[in-house]
Amino acid sequence: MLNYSTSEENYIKAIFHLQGEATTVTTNGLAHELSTKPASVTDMMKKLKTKKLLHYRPYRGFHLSQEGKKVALGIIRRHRLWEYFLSEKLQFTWDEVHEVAEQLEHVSSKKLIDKLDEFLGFPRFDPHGDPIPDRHGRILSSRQICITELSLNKTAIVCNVSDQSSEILELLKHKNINIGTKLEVKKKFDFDNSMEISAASRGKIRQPQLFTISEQLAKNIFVTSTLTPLRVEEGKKNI
Amino acid sequence: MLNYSTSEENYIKAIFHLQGEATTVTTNGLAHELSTKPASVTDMMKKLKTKKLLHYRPYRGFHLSQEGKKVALGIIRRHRLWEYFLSEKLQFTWDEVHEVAEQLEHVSSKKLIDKLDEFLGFPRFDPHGDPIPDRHGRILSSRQICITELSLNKTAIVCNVSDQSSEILELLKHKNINIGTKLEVKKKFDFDNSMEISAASRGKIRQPQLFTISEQLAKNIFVTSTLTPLRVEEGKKNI
DNA sequence: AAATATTTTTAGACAAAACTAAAAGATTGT
DNA sequence: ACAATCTTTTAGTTTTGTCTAAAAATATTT
Ligand SMILES: [Mn+2]
Ligand SMILES: [Mn+2]
Ligand SMILES: [Mn+2]
Ligand SMILES: [Mn+2]
Repeated sequence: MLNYSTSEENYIKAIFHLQGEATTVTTNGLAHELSTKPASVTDMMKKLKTKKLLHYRPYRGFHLSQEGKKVALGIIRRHRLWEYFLSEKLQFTWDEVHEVAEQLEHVSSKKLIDKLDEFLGFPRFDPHGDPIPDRHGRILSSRQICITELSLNKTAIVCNVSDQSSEILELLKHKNINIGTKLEVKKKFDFDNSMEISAASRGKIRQPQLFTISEQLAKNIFVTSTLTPLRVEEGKKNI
Repeated sequence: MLNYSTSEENYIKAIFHLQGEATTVTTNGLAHELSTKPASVTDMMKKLKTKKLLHYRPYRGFHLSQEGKKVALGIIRRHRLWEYFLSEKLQFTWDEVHEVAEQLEHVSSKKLIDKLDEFLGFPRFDPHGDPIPDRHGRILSSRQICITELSLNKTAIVCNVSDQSSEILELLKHKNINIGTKLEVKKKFDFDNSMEISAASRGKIRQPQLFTISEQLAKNIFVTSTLTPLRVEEGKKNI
């Protein structure tokens, strides 16, 4: 596998995150995601096209090629392993890991990452609950859904919080909600889309508590059903 | 402390390594050290001068300012802590750590490095026996000397091997010599400058063995006297 | 189907970091 | 002292990645 510049890698990763299943990504969308200008995106798309990392027809948008996805998964693997390391070994908090991992992910050494993976005990989820691709680019899909979509009285486990600001961290800490917390939605109020949930922190043998969650907060909490088994999602062709 | 580009950092570090106590470094010398061209060095020296990291008079050479030395020691700290991490935690061999550390050293996060230092147990020497500056830029001098300069029958400890090729590693492994090995020079032969040494591997309770060392090999082995106490060498003004 | 608005691409410029070739400064040998 | 040599700097390009402004293509309204 060839090496790519930090800039190229950031574009590849951003395209991967924007393109869901087979959607095509737009110039403006990517420019916005990367806080850059559309003209810069067009330049880079031409370059990545000649490197066969994506399919691109002028004015028609673009999406990653099979090779491009493989590269993206490699970058995501590095990013999430470093986040796990920072959180688990260096006691970084949840909201501090991303910024540093953004730098560490660009250090290119296959051996470094595979040894780090081993050292960490082959973790499968990063501190935000996102799955970590394995050394072959295989990634588990935790079939995440937002709690706004969760049916009433169905038990689920918090696996992701999309907004990673310290403000949300503070709020969740206060309500005793964490990655791994089991919860159920007990009631939904149509007036302001707030909801009442019962939650029991992982490991603690304690009576589940009732909390009210605002619409803004609910939109940022993602859960995975306790029943859904994990399935392989990306890199299927490479198993 | 400001942030510097990877390129600037590599220049600063190279100047630090070239300038001994108060020597002035030359354009050609630095160009050679960095495998670049003299013209590129001149350009960068102008830039680093405006940033007050070095003293530079055209045609007269340059040396790091107090601030420049502080920056250099920060880079060296990061480099050597990562080397220790790779060797100690990820089981990298001696000769593999440098190349990866060369990339990791440019990740700029004070917290990352201080937490890493703590996680590693505040190690004082990297896998090559070079001292690691502490968080204030203080560094221990191990007063290293080459075994070619060691007097006969004086016990010393291997603390550094300047050539880090896998060839020398293989040779030393075969002769059972490592960082930490106690040795004495028993005889020197003027004909080919080879020498006979007795060495006992660290930790192992075993009869010291006699080995013949060629001049080329001897030149690359550095030791520290078992009696010399460590002293603070750099960053004296900042304690 | 035009007219209008939006999105995307092109053209031209710039900064960082490198290079080559030529000019200028410093050093050395006679 | 001065010519020859070596070192260093300057001038002018190159590559990568960014930007602004203008032009072209596509999408939306009327
Ligand atoms: Mn992240
Ligand atoms: Mn990044
Ligand atoms: Mn090194
Ligand atoms: Mn470096």
